Amino acid sequence: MSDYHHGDLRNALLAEAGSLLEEEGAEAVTLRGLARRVGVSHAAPGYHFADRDLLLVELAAEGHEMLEASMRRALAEADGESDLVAIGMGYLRFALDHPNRFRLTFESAGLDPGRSERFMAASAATFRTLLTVAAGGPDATPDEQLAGPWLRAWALVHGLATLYLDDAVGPYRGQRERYLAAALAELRALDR
Amino acid sequence: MSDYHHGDLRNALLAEAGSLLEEEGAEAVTLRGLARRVGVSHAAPGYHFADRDLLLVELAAEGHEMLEASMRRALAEADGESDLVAIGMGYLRFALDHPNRFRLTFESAGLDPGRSERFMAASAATFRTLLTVAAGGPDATPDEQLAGPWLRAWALVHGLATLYLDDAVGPYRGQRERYLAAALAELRALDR
DNA sequence: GACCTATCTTGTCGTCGTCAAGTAGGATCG
DNA sequence: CGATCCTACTTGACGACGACAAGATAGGTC
Repeated sequence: MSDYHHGDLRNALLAEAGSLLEEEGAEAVTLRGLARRVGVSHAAPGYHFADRDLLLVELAAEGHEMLEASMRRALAEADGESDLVAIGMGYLRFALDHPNRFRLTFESAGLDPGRSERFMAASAATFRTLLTVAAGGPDATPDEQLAGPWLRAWALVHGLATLYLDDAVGPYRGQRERYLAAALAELRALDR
Repeated sequence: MSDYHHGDLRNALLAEAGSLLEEEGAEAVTLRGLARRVGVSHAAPGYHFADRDLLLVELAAEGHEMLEASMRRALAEADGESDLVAIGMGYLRFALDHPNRFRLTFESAGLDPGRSERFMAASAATFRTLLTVAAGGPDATPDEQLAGPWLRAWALVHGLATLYLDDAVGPYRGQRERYLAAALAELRALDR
């Protein structure tokens, strides 16, 4: 078969875009650049992603999936820590391990994420995990959940993540392990 | 005089870029577009800003100045609230009132902010205000400051701001006043 | 009145996203 | 087995952008 029909171009583009995103940031993800890397013509990506934003939203959807997986993994491995502390650290670790992915995942508000079913499902799953663990467990009523500490915990962890990624916290700049230790202490304090 | 020499092009560009940023976001700020708006040739802005990133960093510097002003104003008007609660609400109000400016201000890490003296001074001032108020006051030693609640408070407020701006907090989406009330409650709780 | 330099213009290049029109080739059906 | 069709791709074009180079102009200086 000639390579006129790639066969799996959409996934190939997503994979290439994923590594490009993580290595060089969202700005480096261009449709034409991806086409070159994958070895197709410059307009081929447009066939699978109506526009560039839609590709980015798919990458953001993957980001939510990765984030939720990271929280679940942390929950499973939580040795001695409470569930809230565990998912908090899972969240933070994902952000620090995949800074560009994490940024895109939450910047996606400006990209019409409603156009991607996958994004809507993945972001809802993230929120659900967060809420059930950090707001009274899955058996709590919606009112009980809303009154729980989820907002406080989420905002604290999200703030810790974004401030570090944006190089804003002078005293801890570049000191990842020390920062993670400080974050762990804050989370434990919150949990009491 | 013909308008060959504009006279104050740099400031005119900054002003135009500022309103464009706040109204339409950083992506809408282009050197050529600004040139059109101000009525100069497409390459004129390049004379005052070596590249686009440098212009954005200047806008981010203004952002830090505005943020610090908002915190100081909140401190001055703090009726009954503690200093920490006051600056927290000042911070949050600035973010919610100027979402695009706030975003750019903290996304600037990827833009070599070190190239702008104004940015470095303004971001240092922001941090200093934050630290002195939220970490034992200006008379505390550096060690005492570091041990203070500044990281917790800053991360909480910054997280509350960015989550809201990124449309991430489902239950409060679009409900600014309710969200501000919830944030105030969280801040007061933190302060005890 | 000559020149000097900061400021602006014009022109160009390469890159990008997006659209339109054409083409290849596997699947389907006669 | 061959005509047809639709999906996946190609080629080509357009306008917008950032950036650079070279030229023009004004306003001050000697």
